[in-house]
Amino acid sequence: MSTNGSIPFDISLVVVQKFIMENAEIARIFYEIADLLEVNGENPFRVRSYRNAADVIDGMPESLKTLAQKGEDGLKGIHGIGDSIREKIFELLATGKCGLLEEILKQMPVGILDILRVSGIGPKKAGALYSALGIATLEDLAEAASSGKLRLLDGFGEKTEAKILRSIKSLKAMSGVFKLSLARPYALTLTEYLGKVHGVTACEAAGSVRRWKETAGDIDILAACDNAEVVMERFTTHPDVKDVIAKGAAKSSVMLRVGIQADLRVVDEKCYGAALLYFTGSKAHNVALRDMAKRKGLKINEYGVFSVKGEKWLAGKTEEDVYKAMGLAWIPPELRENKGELIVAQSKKTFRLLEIADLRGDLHCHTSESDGSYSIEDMAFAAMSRGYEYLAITDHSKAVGVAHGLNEERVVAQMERIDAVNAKLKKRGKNFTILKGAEVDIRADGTLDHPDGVLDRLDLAVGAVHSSFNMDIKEMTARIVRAIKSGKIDVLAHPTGRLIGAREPYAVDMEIVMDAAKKHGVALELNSYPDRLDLNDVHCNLAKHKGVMVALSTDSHSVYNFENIIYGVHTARRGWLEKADILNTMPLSALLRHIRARRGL
DNA sequence: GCCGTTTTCGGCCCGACTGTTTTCAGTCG
Repeated sequence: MSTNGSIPFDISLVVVQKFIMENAEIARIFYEIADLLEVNGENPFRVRSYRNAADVIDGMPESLKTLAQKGEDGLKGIHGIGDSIREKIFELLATGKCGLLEEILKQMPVGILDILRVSGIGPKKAGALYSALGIATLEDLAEAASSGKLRLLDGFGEKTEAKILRSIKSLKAMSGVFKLSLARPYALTLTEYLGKVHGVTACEAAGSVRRWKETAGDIDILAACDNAEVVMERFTTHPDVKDVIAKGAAKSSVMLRVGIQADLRVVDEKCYGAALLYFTGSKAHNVALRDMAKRKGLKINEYGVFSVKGEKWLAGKTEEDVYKAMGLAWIPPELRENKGELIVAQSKKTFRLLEIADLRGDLHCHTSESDGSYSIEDMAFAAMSRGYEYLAITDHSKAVGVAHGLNEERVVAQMERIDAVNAKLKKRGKNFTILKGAEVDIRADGTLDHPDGVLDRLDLAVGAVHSSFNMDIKEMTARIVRAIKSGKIDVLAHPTGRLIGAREPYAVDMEIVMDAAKKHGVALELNSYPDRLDLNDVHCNLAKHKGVMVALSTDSHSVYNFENIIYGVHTARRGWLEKADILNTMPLSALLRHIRARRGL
């Protein structure tokens, strides 16, 4: 059964599994195994299998631990996970360890993984560095590069040394991953600039920015032009460019001053669609698409779709053409992750995901009464100018002291002010309603920070965790479930508490939370603040599968924050959410009916 | 190591650029 030095694992141990591992952790271990095997010169297809399994696990809405509870069959039938990797998942769940990884690490230091992050160093070079010079950490590598030892090795020269030193420096300065809200504006600036270059007929951002992934490693730009040289020249001399990494006739890469890499591809107008599809990715989507093409006797690359016999060009001018030639509906970029979109596209005419125009209001915002910057009226007019029908004012409760949280008296006073403003709006003939809400703190014991009497008088109660983030998963899950079971909250805000790149999500079992939310009719928020995006795309998809409504909100603290809804909308689309899955696509009357019914009124 | 409309063996996506070579391996997306 077990090969290549992995410790034989007794599947009967599954019975006593401790369930200590989340999907992300298991995926990370398989990524590490793939990288290390590759450095070790293993069979590339074996390497790919581990990496592919990690991709699959990373994007799964169900947790492996839950599936494993169903016994040995619980993990069967997951595409990309066969007998060997399934066995290792059970082992990880039961023991928290992976014998194979431990075996590999006996022969190879863990620092190799850092070395692989250096630009220009792949598995082959990392392996050569380790076996020839014993280089095992970033520090070793920096030392060897600056002292000129690297150029003694075959395949390494002066330029490589300099490049390695530059890359180590920028790796240390940056985590290497940028929030979408940082990458996207740069992508838009560059595409607008290049779009104006004479002869450019189309130019747009591709890659993870176009797929609206929450973080981007770099910016990919595609342009159609018959004079690539001019476009490349303009690109590499843009004032935001710090370094030119590569410059060719079809492809160039630059490092921007802000520290993010941008790549430009220039193609002929005739194959713009094929190239756009190709460079939008994801990689997993492309691989699956090519595989599908092959089975149909076609070949697909960035230049178009070709018949294998005779290499006849069939399509490529637009993405629609390419998908059509494959017998598929056009797939929205947000779905291109090889998570079933290709199968659905075979039987669909069009995908109907959530659109920003479907939204009727916002259900989470703050005023200057707590930690916001504007008045009730200011926030209401900002929401109105977006075409909304309603806005819930949800200031913090007293437990959130740093945010000047409101006590019972202040909430009651605020409700009276909202009534007065609503009356004024009605008098002026505005078809707009401010909902009386609160973001009530869920205390460490799961009780709520406003008395029931206050919560019952609100139009909308949003519950949220703001403290004691370090509880273990059992305590935190019980805390949140208790708040849901109280029957006093209508929405659970930012359900995992994460801040992208700054704070890990707290330990919480989202499946248990969602089951409770479903039972008690509580919606889970997708907080659109670009640092949060919480629920994330995978959790949105889980909510859809479990039939839990999602409240799409901005958590605006200023009149300008309502713009952030765009990040939430596209995250929801990445989770396959449609209009009917979102609470605030309901018109006001339906929303109020829904909340009353939930409260049993 | 995984998978199957080529189904239990044999294949697994593909092209551009760089730095090192002197025709190409390695890296990257």
